[in-house]
Amino acid sequence: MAGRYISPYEEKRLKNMEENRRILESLGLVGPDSVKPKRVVKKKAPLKRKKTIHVHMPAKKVILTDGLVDEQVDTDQDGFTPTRRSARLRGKAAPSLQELRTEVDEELEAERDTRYKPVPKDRPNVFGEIPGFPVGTWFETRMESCRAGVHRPTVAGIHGNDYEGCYSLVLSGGYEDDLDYGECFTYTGEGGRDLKGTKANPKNLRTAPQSKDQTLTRGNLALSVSMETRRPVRVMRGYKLDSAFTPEEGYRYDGLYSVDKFWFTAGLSGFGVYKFVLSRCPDQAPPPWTLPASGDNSDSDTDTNKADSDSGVSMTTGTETEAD
DNA sequence: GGGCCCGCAGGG
DNA sequence: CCCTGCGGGCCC
Repeated sequence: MAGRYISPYEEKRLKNMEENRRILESLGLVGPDSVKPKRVVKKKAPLKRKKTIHVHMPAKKVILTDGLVDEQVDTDQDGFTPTRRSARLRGKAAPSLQELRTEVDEELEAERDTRYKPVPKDRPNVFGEIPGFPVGTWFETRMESCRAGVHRPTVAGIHGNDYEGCYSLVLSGGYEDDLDYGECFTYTGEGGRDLKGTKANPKNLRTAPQSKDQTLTRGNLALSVSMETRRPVRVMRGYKLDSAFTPEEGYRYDGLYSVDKFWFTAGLSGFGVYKFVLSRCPDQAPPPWTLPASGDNSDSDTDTNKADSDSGVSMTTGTETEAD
């Protein structure tokens, strides 16, 4: 096999991953022979999360409107013409868009009301699991997990402070040399970015390329405090993460982890970053994922392991598996 | 699909 | 008030 070209970036990425791997091994979190689980969920573009509800609803929702046959078939904005394809309903017109929209809105609202309480003005920050949102709970957006209190910041990946530590964090990709073994992972700190632009070209960004070293402040400091206190950190994984444990869509609460170690090193940008190792706390509900059967050396693309979001634990608000 | 830039929650 | 951030919607 001819050695194919490896870009300097890729070379550094592999080197950093090797460093991360060595540290996980030194902590006894992975063995020298353990294989990094490969991503099974295919990478796909995030769904357009429109406010308006698409006519092409999951089967469960459509059944609710059975009998409501409307001759005036609407066409939604994308030009999709609703037709009913199941044997039972073949040939019948779909209910009107307005009817579907109303029913679905009401159902979603009713479901939300049982799960989400009104958010008080000054709710306290808490460690550990949030009642009503067990391991495996799925959120469509960061805003929903904020309302639930599972991970409160709407953009930032780390929630914490310098006196209590870190309450929660989100793995969302964006740092391509991090490793995710499910039971443990490495996580890059925050900061080192220029979000305001220059004086000549001012900006108002929420994210930007790294342009300076990270510092041990804010979220990074919070995580270092958590390493001392050993308090549990709530962990969510987001759809943008590139690992074997990535949810297909949205965000999934994956349980409590503890911070085992951190260090300062050169990130992929060339600027300094803080790296953290977290590992799953024992004595909690089992993780919401299933690993591929052992013996598979993670090269086959055969889907031995269907998507993790099919594993029943998730409390979906909209996305049921489609039966037809 | 990529670039731009907004509201938002949280903390100082 | 200020500043920050592993979102996200919109426009091209």
